[in-house]
Amino acid sequence: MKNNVKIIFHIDLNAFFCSCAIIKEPYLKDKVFAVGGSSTMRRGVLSTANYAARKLGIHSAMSINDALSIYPKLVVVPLDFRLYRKYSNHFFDFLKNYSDLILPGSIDEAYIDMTKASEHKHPLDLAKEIQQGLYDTYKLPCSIGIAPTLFLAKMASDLKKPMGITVIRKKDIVQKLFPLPIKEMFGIGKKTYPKLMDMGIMTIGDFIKDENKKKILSMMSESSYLSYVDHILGRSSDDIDPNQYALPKSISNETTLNYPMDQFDAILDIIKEQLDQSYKRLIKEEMVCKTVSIKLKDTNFNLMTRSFSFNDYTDDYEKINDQITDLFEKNYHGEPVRLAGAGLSQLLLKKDLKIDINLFNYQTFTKREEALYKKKDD
DNA sequence: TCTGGGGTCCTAGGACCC
DNA sequence: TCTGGGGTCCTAGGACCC
Repeated sequence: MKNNVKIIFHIDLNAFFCSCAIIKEPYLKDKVFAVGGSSTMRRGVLSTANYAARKLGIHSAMSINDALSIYPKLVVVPLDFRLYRKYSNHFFDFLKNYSDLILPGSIDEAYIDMTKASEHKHPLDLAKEIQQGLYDTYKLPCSIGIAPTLFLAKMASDLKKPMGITVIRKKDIVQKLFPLPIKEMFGIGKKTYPKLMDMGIMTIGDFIKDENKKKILSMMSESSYLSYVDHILGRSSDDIDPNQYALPKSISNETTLNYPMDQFDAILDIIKEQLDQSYKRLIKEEMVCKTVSIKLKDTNFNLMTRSFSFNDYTDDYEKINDQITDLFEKNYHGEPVRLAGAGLSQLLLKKDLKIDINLFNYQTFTKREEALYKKKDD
């Protein structure tokens, strides 16, 4: 039997925003602290908490007020995305010393295909070297998962934090994965996990038991179910495409208002501020868009999105702005709003627009149109 | 204790075309 | 006149992740 098992690392920077905060302000090292909140007041939620705070039950997505009621002396550090971007870039540049096949999972995590590098060095030694290197060079602690697929590597890096290294080979799946609570499974979130628990599916091992298949299929599509099963059994993707997230697929901005607002003009102004930020990014990325959308949340937290697609891709500000206005005018009926946003999607690099001088200007064909024209030529 | 902001991917119905 | 199946795109909403 030929051995074509890949060696995938998942590297997760532990409490990344906290690590960055300490780099900037070393006195935080010995504090119980968290990062988050938004611009004004004590409104908002935590993005992350350091391990001392986590021990007290303080965690990300928790409101600042809640956290302070648990521990009044908690230090809350404001977000600093430029700082995170800077150290995230250091992180990815560092990984490039080991492989070209790197897939960002987010600002603070990466999948990296270490198959080639492992021909010369044991994967465990490589992991230790990367972990120590990131800490010594940038004071960034990380956990590393080593496995034959992306999913298993991701699950593995979660098992030992901070500064852990965990291997999950195929033969380890039953022992290391099956006993885990179902909510630990990547992809199972706060909606699905209680439903599974109600069905008596407590662990990942329960999830793939044949006798539970029918029950699970009553609450999720067969394709979702089958893809989870493949993930668990180590049959999912081991392919790292470094370009997968090289370009954004959508650009959006939104903001939560300081108080609910019901004045048409004031809300529209805010939507346009959000649009302007998204538009700036569109231009910076040298892209064009086909779909524009607005987003409103009412005081009961009900979300509404409305979108419109142009026939052609565009980066014409007036056109985009007019459609955003139109969407708002058609869909706003005077109810108080607590969040407003705008976004652009169906993006394409401007240089990839196909220009057909015979028929249209700046027209990119849909696949169907393309097929049609091909037929005519034949 | 009232709950951020930026994304990705999936689903499902309807329009439309062949 | 009535019937079909396949495919793509649009739109809205939802789950999930960090």
